[in-house]
Amino acid sequence: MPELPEVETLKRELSIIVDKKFKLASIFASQLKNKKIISVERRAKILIITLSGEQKLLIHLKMTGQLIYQPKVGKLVIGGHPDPSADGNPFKYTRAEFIFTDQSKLYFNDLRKFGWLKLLNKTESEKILNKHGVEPLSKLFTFQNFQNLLQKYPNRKLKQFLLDQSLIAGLGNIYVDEACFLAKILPTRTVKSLTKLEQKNLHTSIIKILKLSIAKKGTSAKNYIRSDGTKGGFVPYLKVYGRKNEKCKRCKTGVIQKIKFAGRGTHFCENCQG
DNA sequence: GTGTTTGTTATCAA
DNA sequence: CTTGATAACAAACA
Repeated sequence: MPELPEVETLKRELSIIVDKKFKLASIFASQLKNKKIISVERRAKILIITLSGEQKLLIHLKMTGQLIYQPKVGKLVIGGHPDPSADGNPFKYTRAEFIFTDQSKLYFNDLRKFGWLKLLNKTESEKILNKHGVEPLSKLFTFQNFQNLLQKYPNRKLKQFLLDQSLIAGLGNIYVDEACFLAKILPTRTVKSLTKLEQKNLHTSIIKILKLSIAKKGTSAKNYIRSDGTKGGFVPYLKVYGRKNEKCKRCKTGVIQKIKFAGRGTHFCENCQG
Protein backbone atom coordinates (compact mmCIF):
# COMPACT_ATOMS: atom_id res chain seq x y z
CA MET A 1 0.00 0.00 0.00
CA PRO A 2 2.07 2.87 -1.24
CA GLU A 3 1.68 5.86 1.07
CA LEU A 4 3.89 8.92 1.37
CA PRO A 5 7.18 7.17 2.33
CA GLU A 6 6.83 4.61 -0.45
CA VAL A 7 6.08 7.17 -3.16
CA GLU A 8 8.84 9.41 -1.81
CA THR A 9 11.28 6.48 -2.04
CA LEU A 10 10.29 5.87 -5.64
CA LYS A 11 10.58 9.58 -6.42
CA ARG A 12 14.16 9.64 -5.13
CA GLU A 13 15.15 6.45 -6.90
CA LEU A 14 13.56 7.50 -10.16
CA SER A 15 15.55 10.70 -10.32
CA ILE A 16 17.70 8.46 -12.49
CA ILE A 17 15.28 8.93 -15.39
CA VAL A 18 15.67 12.70 -15.39
CA ASP A 19 17.08 13.88 -18.73
CA LYS A 20 16.17 10.64 -20.43
CA LYS A 21 14.08 10.73 -23.59
CA PHE A 22 11.13 8.49 -24.43
CA LYS A 23 11.74 6.23 -27.36
CA LEU A 24 8.64 4.08 -27.03
CA ALA A 25 5.64 4.04 -24.71
CA SER A 26 2.81 1.54 -24.49
CA ILE A 27 0.40 4.32 -23.56
CA PHE A 28 0.22 7.97 -24.65
CA ALA A 29 2.63 6.71 -27.29
CA SER A 30 2.46 9.55 -29.80
CA GLN A 31 2.47 12.25 -27.10
CA LEU A 32 5.41 10.82 -25.17
CA LYS A 33 7.67 9.96 -28.06
CA ASN A 34 10.85 12.07 -28.06
CA LYS A 35 9.75 13.98 -24.95
CA LYS A 36 12.44 14.54 -22.37
CA ILE A 37 11.98 14.07 -18.64
CA ILE A 38 12.58 17.33 -16.83
CA SER A 39 11.91 16.26 -13.26
CA VAL A 40 10.43 13.61 -10.98
CA GLU A 41 8.50 14.94 -8.01
CA ARG A 42 5.93 13.85 -5.45
CA ARG A 43 2.78 15.45 -4.10
CA ALA A 44 0.72 13.44 -1.59
CA LYS A 45 0.79 9.86 -2.92
CA ILE A 46 1.13 11.02 -6.51
CA LEU A 47 4.30 10.82 -8.56
CA ILE A 48 4.76 13.70 -10.98
CA ILE A 49 6.91 13.34 -14.05
CA THR A 50 7.37 16.67 -15.80
CA LEU A 51 8.07 16.48 -19.51
CA SER A 52 9.60 18.84 -22.00
CA GLY A 53 6.80 20.98 -23.32
CA GLU A 54 3.90 21.73 -21.03
CA GLN A 55 2.74 18.30 -19.96
CA LYS A 56 3.04 16.26 -16.81
CA LEU A 57 2.61 12.53 -16.36
CA LEU A 58 0.85 11.90 -13.05
CA ILE A 59 0.99 8.42 -11.56
CA HIS A 60 -1.05 7.07 -8.66
CA LEU A 61 -0.19 3.56 -7.47
CA LYS A 62 -3.33 3.17 -5.36
CA MET A 63 -3.11 -0.20 -3.63
CA THR A 64 -0.96 -2.52 -5.71
CA GLY A 65 0.85 -0.32 -8.19
CA GLN A 66 4.58 -0.72 -8.80
CA LEU A 67 7.16 1.25 -10.76
CA ILE A 68 10.15 -0.80 -11.80
CA TYR A 69 13.19 0.63 -13.48
CA GLN A 70 15.32 -1.58 -15.64
CA PRO A 71 18.77 -0.09 -16.35
CA LYS A 72 19.34 -1.71 -19.71
CA VAL A 73 18.06 -4.41 -21.97
CA GLY A 74 19.22 -7.88 -21.17
CA LYS A 75 20.00 -7.13 -17.57
CA LEU A 76 16.93 -7.70 -15.46
CA VAL A 77 16.86 -7.35 -11.73
CA ILE A 78 13.82 -9.46 -11.03
CA GLY A 79 12.66 -12.85 -12.09
CA GLY A 80 14.25 -13.02 -15.49
CA HIS A 81 12.76 -11.55 -18.60
CA PRO A 82 9.35 -9.88 -18.21
CA ASP A 83 7.00 -12.69 -19.09
CA PRO A 84 3.27 -12.14 -18.57
CA SER A 85 2.78 -15.84 -17.92
CA ALA A 86 5.56 -16.27 -15.41
CA ASP A 87 4.13 -17.06 -12.00
CA GLY A 88 5.05 -14.78 -9.11
CA ASN A 89 6.81 -12.46 -11.51
CA PRO A 90 6.13 -8.81 -10.68
CA PHE A 91 5.93 -8.19 -14.39
CA LYS A 92 2.90 -10.43 -14.62
CA TYR A 93 0.71 -7.37 -14.11
CA THR A 94 2.47 -4.86 -16.31
CA ARG A 95 0.00 -2.18 -17.41
CA ALA A 96 2.43 0.16 -19.10
CA GLU A 97 5.96 0.00 -20.42
CA PHE A 98 8.23 2.90 -21.25
CA ILE A 99 11.46 2.57 -23.17
CA PHE A 100 13.98 5.39 -23.17
CA THR A 101 16.42 6.18 -25.96
CA ASP A 102 19.31 4.73 -23.96
CA GLN A 103 17.41 1.39 -23.87
CA SER A 104 16.59 1.60 -20.18
CA LYS A 105 12.98 0.91 -19.27
CA LEU A 106 10.30 1.83 -16.79
CA TYR A 107 7.43 -0.54 -16.00
CA PHE A 108 4.13 0.28 -14.38
CA ASN A 109 2.65 -2.85 -12.83
CA ASP A 110 -0.68 -3.03 -11.05
CA LEU A 111 -2.33 -6.26 -9.98
CA ARG A 112 -5.65 -4.75 -9.02
CA LYS A 113 -5.81 -2.09 -11.70
CA PHE A 114 -6.85 0.71 -9.34
CA GLY A 115 -3.80 2.77 -10.10
CA TRP A 116 -3.73 5.31 -12.89
CA LEU A 117 -1.53 7.32 -15.17
CA LYS A 118 -2.70 10.66 -16.52
CA LEU A 119 -1.00 12.84 -19.08
CA LEU A 120 -2.13 16.35 -18.30
CA ASN A 121 -1.39 19.97 -19.03
CA LYS A 122 -0.42 22.40 -16.29
CA THR A 123 -3.95 23.49 -15.44
CA GLU A 124 -5.34 19.96 -15.34
CA SER A 125 -2.54 18.62 -13.18
CA GLU A 126 -2.74 21.52 -10.75
CA LYS A 127 -6.44 20.91 -10.36
CA ILE A 128 -5.72 17.39 -9.11
CA LEU A 129 -2.68 18.25 -7.02
CA ASN A 130 -4.29 21.25 -5.34
CA LYS A 131 -7.08 19.12 -3.93
CA HIS A 132 -4.60 17.77 -1.42
CA GLY A 133 -3.82 19.20 1.97
CA VAL A 134 -0.53 20.13 3.57
CA GLU A 135 2.58 18.03 3.00
CA PRO A 136 3.40 16.69 6.48
CA LEU A 137 7.14 16.88 5.85
CA SER A 138 7.07 20.45 4.61
CA LYS A 139 7.78 23.57 6.61
CA LEU A 140 4.10 24.44 6.37
CA PHE A 141 3.19 21.54 8.64
CA THR A 142 3.81 23.47 11.84
CA PHE A 143 2.16 22.59 15.12
CA GLN A 144 0.12 25.76 14.85
CA ASN A 145 -1.24 24.75 11.43
CA PHE A 146 -1.93 21.22 12.65
CA GLN A 147 -3.80 22.59 15.64
CA ASN A 148 -5.86 24.88 13.42
CA LEU A 149 -6.80 21.91 11.25
CA LEU A 150 -7.83 19.86 14.28
CA GLN A 151 -9.99 22.70 15.52
CA LYS A 152 -11.78 22.84 12.19
CA TYR A 153 -13.08 19.29 12.51
CA PRO A 154 -13.63 18.70 16.23
CA ASN A 155 -16.26 15.99 15.82
CA ARG A 156 -14.37 13.72 13.50
CA LYS A 157 -12.82 10.51 14.65
CA LEU A 158 -9.04 10.82 14.72
CA LYS A 159 -8.44 8.07 12.18
CA GLN A 160 -10.87 9.58 9.69
CA PHE A 161 -9.30 12.97 10.17
CA LEU A 162 -5.79 11.66 9.53
CA LEU A 163 -6.82 9.66 6.47
CA ASP A 164 -8.42 12.68 4.81
CA GLN A 165 -6.08 13.60 1.96
CA SER A 166 -7.57 17.05 1.59
CA LEU A 167 -6.34 17.96 5.09
CA ILE A 168 -2.95 16.25 5.43
CA ALA A 169 -1.54 14.62 2.30
CA GLY A 170 0.07 11.22 2.18
CA LEU A 171 -0.97 9.30 5.28
CA GLY A 172 -2.70 5.96 4.68
CA ASN A 173 -3.86 3.08 6.79
CA ILE A 174 -0.42 1.93 7.89
CA TYR A 175 1.07 5.25 8.99
CA VAL A 176 -2.12 6.52 10.61
CA ASP A 177 -2.14 3.49 12.91
CA GLU A 178 1.61 3.75 13.51
CA ALA A 179 1.51 7.49 14.24
CA CYS A 180 -1.35 7.03 16.71
CA PHE A 181 0.59 4.27 18.46
CA LEU A 182 3.69 6.41 18.69
CA ALA A 183 1.64 9.26 20.16
CA LYS A 184 -0.11 6.84 22.56
CA ILE A 185 -3.54 7.88 21.33
CA LEU A 186 -6.34 5.57 20.24
CA PRO A 187 -7.34 6.23 16.61
CA THR A 188 -10.97 5.85 17.66
CA ARG A 189 -10.85 9.01 19.75
CA THR A 190 -12.72 12.17 18.76
CA VAL A 191 -10.52 15.02 17.55
CA LYS A 192 -11.84 17.38 20.19
CA SER A 193 -11.00 14.96 23.00
CA LEU A 194 -7.27 15.42 22.42
CA THR A 195 -5.37 17.39 25.05
CA LYS A 196 -2.81 19.92 23.90
CA LEU A 197 -0.03 17.54 24.90
CA GLU A 198 -1.61 14.77 22.84
CA GLN A 199 -1.95 17.09 19.86
CA LYS A 200 1.69 17.92 20.21
CA ASN A 201 2.72 14.27 20.48
CA LEU A 202 0.65 13.39 17.45
CA HIS A 203 2.18 16.15 15.36
CA THR A 204 5.67 15.01 16.27
CA SER A 205 4.79 11.35 15.76
CA ILE A 206 3.45 11.88 12.23
CA ILE A 207 6.67 13.57 11.14
CA LYS A 208 8.85 11.05 12.95
CA ILE A 209 7.18 7.95 11.56
CA LEU A 210 7.23 9.25 7.97
CA LYS A 211 10.88 10.24 8.14
CA LEU A 212 11.90 6.93 9.66
CA SER A 213 10.05 4.96 7.04
CA ILE A 214 11.59 6.99 4.22
CA ALA A 215 15.00 6.28 5.73
CA LYS A 216 14.15 2.57 5.56
CA LYS A 217 12.76 2.91 2.00
CA GLY A 218 9.15 2.21 2.90
CA THR A 219 6.95 -0.68 4.01
CA SER A 220 6.78 -3.77 1.84
CA ALA A 221 3.88 -5.39 3.62
CA LYS A 222 2.25 -6.76 0.50
CA ASN A 223 2.73 -5.47 -3.01
CA TYR A 224 4.97 -2.45 -2.70
CA ILE A 225 8.52 -2.85 -3.93
CA ARG A 226 11.24 -0.35 -4.74
CA SER A 227 12.11 0.66 -8.28
CA ASP A 228 14.88 -1.94 -8.41
CA GLY A 229 12.48 -4.68 -7.35
CA THR A 230 13.77 -5.04 -3.80
CA LYS A 231 11.67 -4.64 -0.69
CA GLY A 232 11.49 -1.62 1.56
CA GLY A 233 12.91 -2.17 5.04
CA PHE A 234 10.27 -0.74 7.35
CA VAL A 235 8.26 -3.86 8.21
CA PRO A 236 10.48 -4.77 11.21
CA TYR A 237 9.82 -1.29 12.59
CA LEU A 238 6.04 -1.56 12.46
CA LYS A 239 4.61 -1.52 15.96
CA VAL A 240 0.94 -2.25 15.34
CA TYR A 241 0.11 -2.72 11.66
CA GLY A 242 0.07 -6.41 10.81
CA ARG A 243 0.77 -7.40 14.43
CA LYS A 244 -2.67 -8.58 15.48
CA ASN A 245 -2.61 -10.64 18.70
CA GLU A 246 1.11 -10.08 19.11
CA LYS A 247 2.61 -8.61 22.23
CA CYS A 248 3.18 -4.84 22.29
CA LYS A 249 6.82 -4.00 21.66
CA ARG A 250 6.62 -0.94 23.92
CA CYS A 251 4.75 -1.89 27.09
CA LYS A 252 5.43 -5.62 26.69
CA THR A 253 2.16 -6.46 28.40
CA GLY A 254 -0.57 -5.29 26.06
CA VAL A 255 -1.68 -7.30 23.06
CA ILE A 256 -2.18 -5.62 19.68
CA GLN A 257 -5.85 -5.43 18.83
CA LYS A 258 -7.27 -5.25 15.35
CA ILE A 259 -10.74 -3.89 14.80
CA LYS A 260 -12.76 -2.66 11.86
CA PHE A 261 -12.99 1.10 12.16
CA ALA A 262 -13.62 3.87 9.67
CA GLY A 263 -14.03 1.05 7.19
CA ARG A 264 -10.44 -0.07 7.71
CA GLY A 265 -8.45 -2.58 9.63
CA THR A 266 -7.35 -0.57 12.65
CA HIS A 267 -4.54 -1.64 14.97
CA PHE A 268 -3.64 -0.47 18.44
CA CYS A 269 -2.26 -1.55 21.80
CA GLU A 270 -5.09 -1.71 24.28
CA ASN A 271 -2.68 -1.16 27.13
CA CYS A 272 -0.56 1.80 26.15
CA GLN A 273 -2.84 3.84 23.89
CA GLY A 274 -5.45 5.87 25.72
C1' DG B 1 -18.51 -19.79 -1.44
C1' DT B 2 -17.05 -16.10 2.24
C1' DG B 3 -14.56 -12.60 4.20
C1' DT B 4 -10.60 -9.64 4.10
C1' DT B 5 -7.11 -6.56 2.14
C1' DT B 6 -7.17 -0.63 1.01
C1' DG B 7 -6.98 4.51 -1.95
C1' DT B 8 -10.25 7.18 -3.68
C1' DT B 9 -14.64 8.79 -5.23
C1' DA B 10 -19.56 8.74 -5.34
C1' DT B 11 -23.84 8.47 -3.18
C1' DC B 12 -27.12 8.52 0.39
C1' DA B 13 -28.64 9.36 5.15
C1' DA B 14 -29.04 11.78 9.49
C1' DC C 1 -22.37 22.35 6.26
C1' DT C 2 -20.82 18.21 8.92
C1' DT C 3 -20.38 13.36 9.70
C1' DG C 4 -20.56 8.76 8.69
C1' DA C 5 -21.80 4.65 6.42
C1' DT C 6 -21.74 1.96 2.24
C1' DA C 7 -20.64 0.61 -2.38
C1' DA C 8 -17.79 0.54 -6.24
C1' DC C 9 -13.49 -0.56 -8.53
C1' DA C 10 -10.20 -5.67 -8.99
C1' DA C 11 -7.80 -9.66 -7.71
C1' DA C 12 -5.59 -12.63 -4.52
C1' DC C 13 -5.46 -15.14 -0.41
C1' DA C 14 -6.84 -17.72 3.81
